[in-house]
Amino acid sequence: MSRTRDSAATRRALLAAARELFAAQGYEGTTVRAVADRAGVNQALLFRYFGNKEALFAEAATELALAPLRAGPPETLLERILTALLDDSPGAGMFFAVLRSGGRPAEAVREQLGAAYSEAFASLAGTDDPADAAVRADLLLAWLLGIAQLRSVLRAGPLLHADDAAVTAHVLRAARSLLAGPAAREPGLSR
Amino acid sequence: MSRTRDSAATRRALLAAARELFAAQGYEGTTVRAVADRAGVNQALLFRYFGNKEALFAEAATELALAPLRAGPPETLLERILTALLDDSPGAGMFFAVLRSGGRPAEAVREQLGAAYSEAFASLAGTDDPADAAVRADLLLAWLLGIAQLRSVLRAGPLLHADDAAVTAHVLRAARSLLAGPAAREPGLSR
DNA sequence: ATTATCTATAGATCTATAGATAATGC
DNA sequence: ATTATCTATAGATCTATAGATAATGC
Repeated sequence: MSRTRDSAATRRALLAAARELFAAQGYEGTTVRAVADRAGVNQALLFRYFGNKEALFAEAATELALAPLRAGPPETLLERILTALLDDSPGAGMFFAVLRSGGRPAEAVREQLGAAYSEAFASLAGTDDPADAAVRADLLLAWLLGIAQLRSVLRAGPLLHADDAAVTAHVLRAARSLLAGPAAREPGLSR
Repeated sequence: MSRTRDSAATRRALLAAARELFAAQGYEGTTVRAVADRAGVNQALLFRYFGNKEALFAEAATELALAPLRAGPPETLLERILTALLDDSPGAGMFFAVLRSGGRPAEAVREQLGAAYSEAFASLAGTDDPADAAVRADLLLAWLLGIAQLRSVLRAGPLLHADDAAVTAHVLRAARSLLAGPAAREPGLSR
């Protein structure tokens, strides 16, 4: 009972399955066998076409995870990514799957994506100090990561059932405060 | 070459090692063998004294992860936990290790901790609507989780090298905006 | 005699590879 | 003849257990 012979289609099917599973369950939460099964493909073919799990992850993740960033200007990035995230869109899911995949495997991909998003957010910060802008950008990134994580891990609680628009409004308001506020160089100044 | 016979001490050593490793690397990132090795104890004893990995996790995690919550009133919780988190203190680390441990294993522990922290944060929200307060509390929890995650996963970037006081100030300012803001019932109101 | 500790290993995953089988192209 | 697909399995982990060994208490 052999599958129809079409290496290009097989490769595509593997990539599509990999995107879904990696985005939903992260790198270590996804087994190569699960990817192959979902693609309806023999597991050995995954290695034939991609070499190993890590290379498959890199190829499946990179463009998908950059999609939200490229879909518009930095000014609307936060709103777009929040919407995507609350809709469980694969692009947002994949980005955060990359960010939360610990250890070596996704190192290069993670670095590239993190830098791209950090830069976009940093450009929105109302500060002259590039280091301060970078901190604020990463705090924003952390927030989005945490929201994605809480939703996908807890799979319950207010964040899943709340009105998306209300959640978005809360985050946007607080994010404006984060990005636009004073530099807060001196400790104690903020309280 | 047998260890000195002291079951209570052995148990304590295992618990201490488990706290360190689980807090730093999460549930699935920690192997029972690593815990036993760090405790200087034969790996089989871990099962003798705790039954299985999950029970060890529950016992090691619960009280430690609740420590930051109990160290003071809700009003100062955010500041305390931020400080602990930026100092890589085991209490904060363990709490977020619990939150990010996916799947069944930590389910009960996770539920208990999440509820306790959510409640504490919700009490700070400036809204009459309990559901809205719960959403804001979980958004705050998500933020802290994301910061912990970015720091422990990326192990580089602004969040690791930035001045802790500046980071704390940024988060506290934005968190005030998040907690104190209007309910934002109508979508579109915020922009 | 009791029981803490240790040895050895079962059994479940998981990634990855070698080599057999079978479908297409010339 | 080429090459896509499949079978079978190696080898590395990991959790967990059964049963042997050895240290203490009576």
